[in-house]
Amino acid sequence: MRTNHELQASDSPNGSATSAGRPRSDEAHKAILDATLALLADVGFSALKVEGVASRAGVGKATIYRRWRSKLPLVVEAFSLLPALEEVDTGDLVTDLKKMLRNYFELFNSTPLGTVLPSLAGERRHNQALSKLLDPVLRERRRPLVRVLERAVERGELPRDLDIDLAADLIVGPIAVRLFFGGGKLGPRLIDSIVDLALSGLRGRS
Amino acid sequence: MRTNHELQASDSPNGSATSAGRPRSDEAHKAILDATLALLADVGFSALKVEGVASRAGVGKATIYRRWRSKLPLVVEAFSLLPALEEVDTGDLVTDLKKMLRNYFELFNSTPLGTVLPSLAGERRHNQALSKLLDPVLRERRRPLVRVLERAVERGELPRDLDIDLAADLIVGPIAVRLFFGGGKLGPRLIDSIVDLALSGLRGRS
Amino acid sequence: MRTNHELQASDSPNGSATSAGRPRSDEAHKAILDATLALLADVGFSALKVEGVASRAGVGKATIYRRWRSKLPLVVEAFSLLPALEEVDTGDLVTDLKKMLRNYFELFNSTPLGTVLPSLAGERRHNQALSKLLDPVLRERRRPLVRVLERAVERGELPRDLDIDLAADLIVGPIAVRLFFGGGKLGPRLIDSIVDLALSGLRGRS
Amino acid sequence: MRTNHELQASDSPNGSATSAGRPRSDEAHKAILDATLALLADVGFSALKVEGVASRAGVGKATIYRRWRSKLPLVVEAFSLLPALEEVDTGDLVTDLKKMLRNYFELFNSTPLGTVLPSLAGERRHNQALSKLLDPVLRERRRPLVRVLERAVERGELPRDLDIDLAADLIVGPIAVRLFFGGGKLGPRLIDSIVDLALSGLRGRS
DNA sequence: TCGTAAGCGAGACGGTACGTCGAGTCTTGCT
DNA sequence: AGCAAGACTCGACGTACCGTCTCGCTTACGA
Repeated sequence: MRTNHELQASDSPNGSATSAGRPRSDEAHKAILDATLALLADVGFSALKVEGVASRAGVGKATIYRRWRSKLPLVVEAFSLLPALEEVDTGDLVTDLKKMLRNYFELFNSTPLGTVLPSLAGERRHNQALSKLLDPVLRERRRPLVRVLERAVERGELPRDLDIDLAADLIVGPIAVRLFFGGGKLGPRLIDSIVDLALSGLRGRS
Repeated sequence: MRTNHELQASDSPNGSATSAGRPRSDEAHKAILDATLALLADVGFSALKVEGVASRAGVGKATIYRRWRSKLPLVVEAFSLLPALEEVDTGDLVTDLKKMLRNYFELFNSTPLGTVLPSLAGERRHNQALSKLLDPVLRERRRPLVRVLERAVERGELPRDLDIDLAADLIVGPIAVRLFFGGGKLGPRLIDSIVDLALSGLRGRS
Repeated sequence: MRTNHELQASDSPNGSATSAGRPRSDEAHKAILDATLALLADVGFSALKVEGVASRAGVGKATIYRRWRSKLPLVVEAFSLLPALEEVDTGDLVTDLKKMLRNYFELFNSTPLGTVLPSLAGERRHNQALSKLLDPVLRERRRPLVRVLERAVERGELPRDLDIDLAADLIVGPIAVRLFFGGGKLGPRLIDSIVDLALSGLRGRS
Repeated sequence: MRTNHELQASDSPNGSATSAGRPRSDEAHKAILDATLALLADVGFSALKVEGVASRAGVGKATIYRRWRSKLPLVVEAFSLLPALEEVDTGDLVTDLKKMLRNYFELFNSTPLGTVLPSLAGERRHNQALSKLLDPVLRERRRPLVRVLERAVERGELPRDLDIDLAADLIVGPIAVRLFFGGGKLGPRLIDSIVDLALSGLRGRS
């Protein structure tokens, strides 16, 4: 289900008329996105060549540029197809967070997510256009985490005056740091520690 | 004081002899690094052109390539010259952290740090060579934070069994997240909140 | 009519199929050759820059290198388009030769021939590849002169045992010498003298 | 014996004062010229690199540029050191010419002459500076041939009204043609034919 | 059932930057 | 001062992609 219409640079016949001529091939569309993800994972954003995508997808370059104005929105759309945090609601904050983050962690191993995300994020600052496309996608992907925290506030598990965005950052922060800067390896056990530490604070709890 | 010898791609005769021939110009060296930082700040990593650096530094391209094998190690060395966390030691953890992070935050506004760091970090995954050059630099830049935390453990302000690396990630995490993903803006007040939240945890303290 | 297929470095699909993709532009092809000739005349072979040809032809460098492996075959092909000796057949050897050479002499003034020819010839010795391309072209350009001499032999105007190649060299020699080494200027009157002298010999005739 | 002062770009103290400082090394001078000739023979004029000359001569580049303003006068001077036509005077024109040209022909096999001469000649047209340096050298090298012809005129072997320059061109022409354009190989026998043909004319004599 | 309009793979197009190389100049420390 | 060495600026080299533009097809629709 594609909803992100800004991603398409296309002058596609989204009006009423069903348009004349040969319709665009969904097959090609999918092949392009798959190739993009595969190459992003292999070589990263800046070494990704549109010609490489085309040849890997068995597609002409024009077929790519007909759908995406440049390699940027193409990459963003490919990225947006990667799975995001999946909401978990057991009624217990600690359980929810640990389950969600463990699931998410699995995605880093099973999808190009771990390599694509830093590539795009690193480019965001220098590329207003990318930022405009990417930011809503990123915001959306965080939503499940924000909702879990909001529910915890409602249940009284967390203080009413908590800055939810900041709270989310605190939880996600250590993962991001290790993703971007290397440092110690991630793992299910570490993820539990992160959640515990974020909830109780460095000073530890009574 | 440059210590990071791996950054130089040069085959320079760093043995004992002063080497024959005209020595490399320190002036040019500095001009190149300055130009690199200036351009990084202006246009970012991927839009940085070596030719741009050369012309801005008033230097021939060969002079750049004689010292750095490509734009990557050049940028890494330029980056490593940017100021890092500056250690503060007042005897009180909260004060130390807040001062350090506030100082650090200033650097994001007064240097290209905020733009260079994500660029490099985003590339790290796809570029083993970059990773090799960059990782020690990154590790070194974290060191002041680690030391502050270690002192706090010794003073008893933090639990003895604390995972210091993880603790550092928790503190730095929210800053990294906003740096890479956008989200809410940073500011001195927010930095205080980060420190308080990290120390006491999301649940708040007694 | 281009027949000299070796001149094209291209891997063009000259088989049977019309080949896929956009066909190469004849317009660009011509513009490149024209620019090459113009620049050869202006600045000569060794000062001719491929970038200069490209910009003068309003063409990207790649478009040149797609067709010719280097500036050398480019220049050879451009050269091969210049007019050559034009055969004249009046039935009288002296008349034929004088007309042909006078016509040829005009070409030195009206085309880049006089500058291009020495440039290429001077390079021939050091450049096997050039030699391979150039020699057949040069041979072909001499042919009209050889044929005129052959006809004269058949008519009995010249001895049957004459070494035709050497005879051609004798006639063309003085022109070449002045072309390459400077010396006295050429002119229609001088050309007549050359023909007379070559036919009758230095000792003069009875 | 160097006499060609224009060839030296040097500001050498050719006045009265014996100049202060270390005198220029004649050894280096000779090594440079030798290296130049060797490289000219190997790779030709346009592929000759000053750095190549320097390293082959075991000399710094500055030592070359201190003596010759650029690679051009260097090459010209090296060329001017090559042996030229050597005058022969037996009292018989045919004998003189055949001996001289046969000697000269030997030089093509035993020196870089055959490769250097076309290179320089081919450049002459596009390089006024080269032309200025080279032309007197070329003129001088022809002198023996001119003198032989003049003597033959005086002896009555050749007509009084003969255009001596043109006569020289006629004799030298076929050699030049084969040197520059390839064609049939040269050899002692062919040289005799050239002389005979030039003296008696293509039509043959009574 | 057929024309027509758009999509298709392929690849050439004008550009721009790459990383290399050589020209001719300059700067070391040594002779 | 000259010397060997080698770094300096400059500018062209030949390559690789960018995003656009034809080619000669193929494919669906609507007349």
